[in-house]
Amino acid sequence: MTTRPSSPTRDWILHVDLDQFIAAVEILRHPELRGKPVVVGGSGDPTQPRTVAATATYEAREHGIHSGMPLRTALKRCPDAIFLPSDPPAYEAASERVMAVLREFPVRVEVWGWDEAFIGATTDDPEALAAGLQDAVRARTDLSCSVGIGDNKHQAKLASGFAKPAGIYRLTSDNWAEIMNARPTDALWGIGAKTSKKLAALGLHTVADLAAADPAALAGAFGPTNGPWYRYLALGKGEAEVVTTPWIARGHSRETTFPHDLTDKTEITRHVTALAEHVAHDAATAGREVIRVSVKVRFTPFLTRTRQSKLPTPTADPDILARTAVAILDRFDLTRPVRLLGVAVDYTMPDK
DNA sequence: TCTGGGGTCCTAGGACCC
DNA sequence: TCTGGGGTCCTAGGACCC
Repeated sequence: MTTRPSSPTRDWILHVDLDQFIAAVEILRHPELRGKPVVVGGSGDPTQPRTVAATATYEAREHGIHSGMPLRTALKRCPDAIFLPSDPPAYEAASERVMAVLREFPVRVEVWGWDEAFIGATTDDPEALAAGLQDAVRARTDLSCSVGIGDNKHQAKLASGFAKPAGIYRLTSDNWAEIMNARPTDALWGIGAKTSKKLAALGLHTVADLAAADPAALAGAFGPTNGPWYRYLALGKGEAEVVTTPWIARGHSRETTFPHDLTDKTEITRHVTALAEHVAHDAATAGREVIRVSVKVRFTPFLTRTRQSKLPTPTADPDILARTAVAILDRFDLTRPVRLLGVAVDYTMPDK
């Protein structure tokens, strides 16, 4: 029995992160694959070009395979790996079972994608709550999760990363500086490779550097919102409100990377029409109307361009959306081979 | 490692208007 | 007439995240 210093009863944010979620769901469906190198992605055909791994089991990772790697490369690295097609409905179903388990606790649950949730709770023992959540999820779904504990979502999110796999970690304003100050700026949730490099060029290499930086100088370099926000992140601050009402999507999109380039205008137009009709169908199913249509074209080798236009009237009419998308397509210079086409829409938002 | 798909939010610049 | 300044809308692109 370990003893912890007791905490006062107060509000905490927990971040629950399912470990290796997609791979774990696939292993549950195919128990005979446990302990084997498994790669999930695309239609599961590793010879298909321009398809990448959604995830890889630890056994596959030992061969240097990781998510985002082309399946053809993964096959070369591990010819014995088992390749499975991605099955989003199965992951959605598993995710809903997990979220239902979390909601049985006396907490507030904010779903954050398939494999994550933020929990708002009032307790004097957040570690005990975290362990209870882990036990319940494991008992009811056979899935393992890591739990981060923080004063806000940013801290809790980073803490769950430190807790992996299957652990519990507390990162609050009390130990923030001790744990985070020496780390590179891209350890923060919201600062990636590009911004980290730009910060380094300003002499800001660590979280401590960024926390001590001049907000006005950051605003000059990164804009009035982003610049000060980065410093705010470095100080360990972040959103602390858990929203339990379902998220209302801002928009929706469908895109396709073709295994081989398209050059024929008629064929390109046919694909854009189909994508637009698909998006229109999705919008109608969701009971939403569209206010803006965007078309995305990725040319060979990897040059991406977008064009968009606002509709005069919101609609989910497939003919209007398809006609609009095809008209937008005409604004592209289509002399180069095309490897990807996409159609995206912005929805009208309900009045607040 | 020739590089998926689906999202969100921010920024910059041009058009247009007063 | 060689030339303002602010506000708003729209578009294109970028960065980040899962």
